Amino acid sequence: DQHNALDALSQEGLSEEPVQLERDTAGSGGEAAAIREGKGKNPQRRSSGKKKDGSSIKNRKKKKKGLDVDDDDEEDVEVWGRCSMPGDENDDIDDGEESETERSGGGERQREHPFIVTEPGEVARAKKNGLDYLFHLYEQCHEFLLQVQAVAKDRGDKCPTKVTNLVFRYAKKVGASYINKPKMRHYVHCYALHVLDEEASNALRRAFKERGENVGAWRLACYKPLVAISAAHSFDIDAVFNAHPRLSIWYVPTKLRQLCHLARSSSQPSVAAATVAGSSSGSAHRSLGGSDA
Amino acid sequence: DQHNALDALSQEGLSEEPVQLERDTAGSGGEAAAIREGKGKNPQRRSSGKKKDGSSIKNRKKKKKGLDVDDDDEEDVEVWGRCSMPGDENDDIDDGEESETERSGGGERQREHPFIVTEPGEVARAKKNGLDYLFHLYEQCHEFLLQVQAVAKDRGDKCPTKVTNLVFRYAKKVGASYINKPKMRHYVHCYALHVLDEEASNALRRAFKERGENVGAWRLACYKPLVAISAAHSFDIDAVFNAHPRLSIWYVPTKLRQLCHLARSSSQPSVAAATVAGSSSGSAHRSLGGSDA
DNA sequence: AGAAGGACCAGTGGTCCGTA
DNA sequence: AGAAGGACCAGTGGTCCGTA
Repeated sequence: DQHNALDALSQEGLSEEPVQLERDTAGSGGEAAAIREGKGKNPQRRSSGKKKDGSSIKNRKKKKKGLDVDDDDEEDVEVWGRCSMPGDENDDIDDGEESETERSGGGERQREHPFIVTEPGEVARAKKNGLDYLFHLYEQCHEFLLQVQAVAKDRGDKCPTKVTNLVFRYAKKVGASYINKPKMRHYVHCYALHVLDEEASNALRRAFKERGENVGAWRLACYKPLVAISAAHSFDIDAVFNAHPRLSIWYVPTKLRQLCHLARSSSQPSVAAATVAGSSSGSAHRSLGGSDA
Repeated sequence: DQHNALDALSQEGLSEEPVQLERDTAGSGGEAAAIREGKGKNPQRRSSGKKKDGSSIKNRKKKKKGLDVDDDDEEDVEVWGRCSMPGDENDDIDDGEESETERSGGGERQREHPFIVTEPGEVARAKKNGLDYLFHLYEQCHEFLLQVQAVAKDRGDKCPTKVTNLVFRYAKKVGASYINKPKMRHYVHCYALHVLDEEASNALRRAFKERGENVGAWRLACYKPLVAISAAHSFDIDAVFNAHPRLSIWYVPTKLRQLCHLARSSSQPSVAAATVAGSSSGSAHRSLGGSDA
């Protein structure tokens, strides 16, 4: 029905058209519009429909609020890379069998193109996304957080300091459907390295690209230099994140924290020994494997 | 079976005996003991048993951790008030019909004595608790938080900055069964006033005691001076809380935040008008009533 | 009636695993 | 095979309301 151009915008170098959602209700309501919840979009959110047993036993009165901005603001996204990227030819990017019209037409359940390891400044081709684009997503989330914070402050609501579910929901609402929580959490530490030591990050990217490694391998390799950086702050990775304004809005990934902790106890055998003897810790030896390895 | 002296300790001026829980396992496990979860205590936590439909469909692997300290440390609680309180007679406090032995004997489901409005330094009698005791509970929570934080840091876990569920659980575990979340949240703003302007807080207590007001009335009266204090920080009550080390560990109560927000929009009619015209807020006019009034 | 707190609920952080 | 993300789950913040 409505031109669901949403998914098409996830394309690198294809977001020419400004995002416009739910234009219809803009300017209609004022206070009411700002507070109203669903607006009819996403009617079946939280549709698990299996855990809860039908009726909600007690109908407590709960005022729900929701953020729900009217996004008249064209979401000044101004295609990423357009400023910093070389090679700006916009057409022959889509060289596969799936044509542009084909994509925006059907309901084929699009996903983002997978990432590949690119050098700084390099544009990914052939249905791939590059790492500059990945990092740009983090900057976008930061902007979304700022907007969410502004609304919260204005309304006197509790103001998030981190990129929370609320921010991801907001991103969806303003049309950034290509941003989602699992993805952003997955690569946070890669972004952290990029922010904390861009030189090292760039070198790692070049090395892994040259070796033909895949994204997963590069991602894993990002842990080590971060642990090294944390060493200068006695392995307190939270302190490292919090000290940097662009990082402080991101939760420290569990595995990174564990690695730093492990490195700390390994680097201080006396402390580790005393700790075990005193039975106050030892948790550094928990498995760090799991599906993330 | 075991002397469940837990509840008895909630008595003001009765906590002579040091808290000792689960002594048996102390010193046995070291690392294992520090990580182990339930230790058999509180077997049926989260016993709602109505919402979830029996089997948990997918048996995902989830490593649960838990804090679970071995509390050999006698929980240096050193009865509150014993230092600052006048009138230290310990015996005729219990002048009701329920005797000391009667209380610790049966399974009568004890609760804390209700609070009454007391002057600073005044000891409550006749099965009542005073406000100095109330405020002392907040200090205790702070100590518990410090301990939880120490353990978390030592284990490399995520470290809470606020009094969270984890802290309340810890309090229970080390025997402070008289601390619970609803109570602490209920009176946070009263404690805030005590911390931010002890003079004003004391004056309010004296006034309300003299007038014979009940605790609920006093509690409600605590909001107003706090809003006034927030005014000096442009009604940013979060900033006020965060600026004070003893307050920053407490979540700002919803109603207090709403009242400050309301006061802000009332104090700046031009801003409020512009805001309504521009349809970006107006939420200040939400109901502040509810069951808290 | 006034008050303490067990227990509930909506929405969170975290990430698994069915999907493509 | 490698990767993106819908959807799930355990435990959170918040506080209602059955209890005493």
